[in-house]
Amino acid sequence: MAADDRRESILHAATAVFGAKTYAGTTTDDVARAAGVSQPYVVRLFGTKQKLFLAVLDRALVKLFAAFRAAVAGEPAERTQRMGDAYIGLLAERGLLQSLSAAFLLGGDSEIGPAARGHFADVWRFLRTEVGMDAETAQMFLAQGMLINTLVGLRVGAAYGEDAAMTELLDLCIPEKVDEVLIQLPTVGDAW
Amino acid sequence: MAADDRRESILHAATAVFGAKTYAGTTTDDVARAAGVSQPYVVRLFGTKQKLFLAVLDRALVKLFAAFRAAVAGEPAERTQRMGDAYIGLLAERGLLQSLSAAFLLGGDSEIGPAARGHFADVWRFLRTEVGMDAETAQMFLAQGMLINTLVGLRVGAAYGEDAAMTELLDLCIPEKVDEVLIQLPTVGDAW
DNA sequence: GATGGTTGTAATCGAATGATTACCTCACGG
DNA sequence: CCGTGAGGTAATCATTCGATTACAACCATC
Repeated sequence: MAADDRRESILHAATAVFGAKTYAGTTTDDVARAAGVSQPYVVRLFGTKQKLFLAVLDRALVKLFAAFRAAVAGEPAERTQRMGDAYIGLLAERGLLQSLSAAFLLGGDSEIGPAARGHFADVWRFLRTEVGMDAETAQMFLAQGMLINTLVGLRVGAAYGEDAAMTELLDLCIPEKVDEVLIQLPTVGDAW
Repeated sequence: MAADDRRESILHAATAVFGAKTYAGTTTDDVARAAGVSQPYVVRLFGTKQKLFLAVLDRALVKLFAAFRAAVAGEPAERTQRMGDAYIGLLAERGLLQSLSAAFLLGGDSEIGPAARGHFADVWRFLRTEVGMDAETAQMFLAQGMLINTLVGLRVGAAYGEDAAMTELLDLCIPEKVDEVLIQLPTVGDAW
């Protein structure tokens, strides 16, 4: 396989694993196995585990902005609605939003912290300037996103239909689309 | 020192460290050093690192509910406002909200996951039944909380006044109280 | 002043982990 | 055919980490 394709396939696998087990909880061997290559090769392609994680974050943000830009295009009506749907759509790539959540806890890290803050600030500026949201709308939009991330991280899907409280909350957060989304949510039994 | 006091002091230290470095990123030796005891003693008092973390979560939820119940007491007007202030007040204990955030990413863990889901569901039920919030208010309240957790995890305080986007966002999330809160926020340079 | 429980530590162990080294294999151009 | 570079792995290394063991100091109280 060409190195570029291999890189992408490792990044895809790494996204799923980092998202499921957090940064510190993931081993380079976990990623290698998920990608179907040997552990030394992962290290050789990315240098260090930290650089691999930073590459995962960069790739996640590229995909996030692509999804948002597609949602913003077109008529201004219902823009925020479409943006929310786009965010939900990102759940289709296993671990993508979770890897971001994991990074958002690592602000104190000297390498990952600045990258994570920069990415988050980029999102805010995008909402305020490119999308043109007012500050309060943008804040609520982000807040809803962080709540969704929390529910996914908690594997609340496992409680949907079992626990009345969590069912009610998930119905509110993923309006109209719970059924489709539930299928995509990571489950408790996930090996990674 | 009596064992109970020692337990509490270790839990306090562990809260700060788990909050700063996540669950997997924290070592029992980190906690021991922060608490001023030896590493084996931490393990002996709590059994395993996992049980220590679960104890940190239990203690965090006791404090969370205590703060919320105090805010709910009294006249119904401005209740949600007082609850928000109470949440902000929890930032005074270093790592408390972050430790919860760290747990919320570990839903896939066979031990921590159910505990985290249970705690989160407890909060939701509390908001809906004891506080009497309607579903949408409770959802927005939680979402704001998750956004605040994110900002704290990112160490956004480091960017306050430096980055216009982050300054604007922090002003919105911590209305009227940024100055007092900034002092309490963990900084990038924190050893843990 | 022995006895025994409580509070603690030093030393150490086995497993796991990130990284390095040395090597293998195969396609392809000269 | 023969290099030679790209794609990839097995073996291994030094550290780190959670946990265990064995032991020490203190302090009641009979």
